[in-house]
Amino acid sequence: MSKLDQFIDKCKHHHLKITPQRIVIFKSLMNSKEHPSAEMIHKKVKKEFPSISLDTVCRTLTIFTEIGIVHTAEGHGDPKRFDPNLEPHHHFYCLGCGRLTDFYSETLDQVKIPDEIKQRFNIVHKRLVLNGYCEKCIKK
Amino acid sequence: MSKLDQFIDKCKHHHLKITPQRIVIFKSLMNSKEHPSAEMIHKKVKKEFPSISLDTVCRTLTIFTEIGIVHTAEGHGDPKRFDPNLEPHHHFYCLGCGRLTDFYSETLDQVKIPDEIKQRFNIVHKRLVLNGYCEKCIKK
DNA sequence: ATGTTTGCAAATAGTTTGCATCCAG
DNA sequence: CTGGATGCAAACTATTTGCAAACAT
Repeated sequence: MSKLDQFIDKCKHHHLKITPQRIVIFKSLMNSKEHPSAEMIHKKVKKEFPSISLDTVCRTLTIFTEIGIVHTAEGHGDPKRFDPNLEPHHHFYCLGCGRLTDFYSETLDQVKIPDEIKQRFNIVHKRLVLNGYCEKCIKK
Repeated sequence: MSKLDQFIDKCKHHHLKITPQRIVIFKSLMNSKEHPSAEMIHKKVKKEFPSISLDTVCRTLTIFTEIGIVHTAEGHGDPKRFDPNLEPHHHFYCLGCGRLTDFYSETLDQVKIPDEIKQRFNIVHKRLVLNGYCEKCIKK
């Protein structure tokens, strides 16, 4: 079963209509090796589907995230947040309400970063980031 | 030496003037147990310093981030980014240019999440996130 | 047929920039 | 005094929402 067929099944399962816009956005995502923004996707799909609007791309990406076709990377679109806690710690980010919760774990603080990465980049800060839903948002 | 004195030293070291606005923002950050946005800080400091503008808060927070007084949390203010790569992987985020780089490590994939966190939250996704500077941005 | 989806336009949100004034050093 | 910092206004970027028309089922 092709990826596209799997995608169509998933849409049907969630009672989503299979529109040409959704298909073209899906294909673009599957060909992407990057971490595209809505606007980057829009530019790419416009070549194949010139009449598509940026809004449709935004909406479709939100839906795709909800049904697990893509994930969001760091940068959730909400305002920039600052962290005055300079102690080593880790974050849980609630996908429902956006709340960030700190947690601590010496084991996690000590996880090794692959040498290849240490060599290529100047690392200022490391942190385990969990995405999910907090108690309040599970209930809804 | 108090935190405030350390802060003043740090400012001097970076040739930054000690203005009442900067002091009041610094104090507000030190009292914060959260991950405030610029606007949240602005609301808080306005009580103590009513004439302060949101721009000053934004600018000051940017400066504070540069000199290491605060970190940025996930959510860097740039556009929302999507990740079509659903394989377990980790991210390096360049603080200079915003580029996200994937990397893989089975050891990291298997890091244990503290039970306390697993119980409190419904975790969809976990990822190690590194912040730092890529080759290109180091040169600048 | 009918209810979802689309595209447009307008609204909203958050941040940045230019510039004149002000103030810390 | 003097250059950096501030506050205001405007510009800018990214996203969301309301609505009529279009389309998938």
